[in-house]
Amino acid sequence: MIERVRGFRDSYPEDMLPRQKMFDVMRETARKFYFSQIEIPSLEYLDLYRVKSGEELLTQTFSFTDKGGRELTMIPEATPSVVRMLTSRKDLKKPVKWFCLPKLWRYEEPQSGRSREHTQFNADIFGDGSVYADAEIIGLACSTLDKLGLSGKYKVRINDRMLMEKLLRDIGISDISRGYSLIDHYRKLSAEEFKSLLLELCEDREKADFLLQLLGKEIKLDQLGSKFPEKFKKENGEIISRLLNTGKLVTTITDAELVYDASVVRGLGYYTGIVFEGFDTAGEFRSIFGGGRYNNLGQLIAGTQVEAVGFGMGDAVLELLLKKNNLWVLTEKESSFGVCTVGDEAILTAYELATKIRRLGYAVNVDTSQASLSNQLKKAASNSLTHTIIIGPKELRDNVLTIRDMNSGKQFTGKMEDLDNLIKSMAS
RNA sequence: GCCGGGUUGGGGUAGGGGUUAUCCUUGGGGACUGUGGAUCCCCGGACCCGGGUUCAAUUCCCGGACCCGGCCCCA
Repeated sequence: MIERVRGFRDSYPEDMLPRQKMFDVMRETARKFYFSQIEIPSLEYLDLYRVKSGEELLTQTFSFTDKGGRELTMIPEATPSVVRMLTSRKDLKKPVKWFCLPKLWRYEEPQSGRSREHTQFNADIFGDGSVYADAEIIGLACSTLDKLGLSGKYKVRINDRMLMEKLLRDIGISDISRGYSLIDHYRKLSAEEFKSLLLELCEDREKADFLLQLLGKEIKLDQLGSKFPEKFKKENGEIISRLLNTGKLVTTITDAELVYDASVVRGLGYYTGIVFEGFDTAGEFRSIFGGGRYNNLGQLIAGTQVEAVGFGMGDAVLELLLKKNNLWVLTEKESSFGVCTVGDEAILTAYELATKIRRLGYAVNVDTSQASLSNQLKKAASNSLTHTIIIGPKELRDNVLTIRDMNSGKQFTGKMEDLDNLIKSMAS
């Protein structure tokens, strides 16, 4: 017996049904925001990720050298591929609104909400540097969760990289990326540890107190202005008011709670403006989605400057959250037909009937087992078919068919010619 | 890569250095070859892998694989 590869999942029908439903909601919602779907390759040159990441990342990918000596990697994230696709087409009318649902791979130890293969809902707006694009991206992420039934079960924390950079410089931190890295660990370190690490890094210890007070607090956006010292506020009024505007715009799209949180900086990425993360309200899981503005990744990858904002939403955490809220069993009852046959002669007619009903848009299963009718009905019931059709010598003789509603047990016999009407009235 | 806890039929479990490895469920069949998911009966199906200790290992020891969770990292 050969086992499944570590960290990978098998998905059986009972999981696929709700999973596909979830992806359907993502696709539908994206289209309602007038995003177009694209598909990205599953393999890219490793160099695509070298551009913006250190060697650290390379140890966390499924990478290999192909027969021609090329260093390839199974994509660990969507954004570089999407940017590559965008920048290699010069004829696209901006803004470009794209989404995709790629599988992604990471070579890491599997743990809760994270396996080595997962699917991510990824959406981006290119060529629009405005606050409207920021808001629309957050709005799309939230609308998707709302549509899945998660309204009120999650919230969004936002921050702005430029604001944080100013804040860090203001307290005398010159190594900004180290500053981000430390802030990113805020929730993992104890208050004392964090404080001493921060003080190591910064020069102005008095002002550092201010940052410490700001961190880890969820601040309602309309109170954001009052949290900053007057001088700082004046110098960075534009960034602050942009954040406020984003929040205001997002409320026209979703009721989701949106708060400012200085500890959200999104790792060591390529973000240049707003950054955001969606969390379950109970704080039980990893982030549901995350994203932000990244206006210089185009420059890094293709030498073309392009304004960009986007998010990624993994299926793993979302699945945990949906399951916790009993939203994972999304077995929608569409009408489905099982054709039971009695006698060999009935099978040909059964196939003809099945084809006709399929053309009407329903799923049909033909039972050719020639088991006893009672067993066929039993099987149909346990396969959750909503209706059965019985075809046997009697029906063939009289040119009729018998349709049975498996929920109510009601049964009708009608002429073969009236099939369409019979089906329609039964399925309704 | 590191740390902790696990692993007995498809799923959930009981047990245990030696005999036919327990029970529930799922699956297959029958009672019932033209009318249902009930009931009863029958059948199939497991000790993760390798090494060690031992007369004997599924059981004890060591290693590995995989699973769950955590760290690192977070795209």
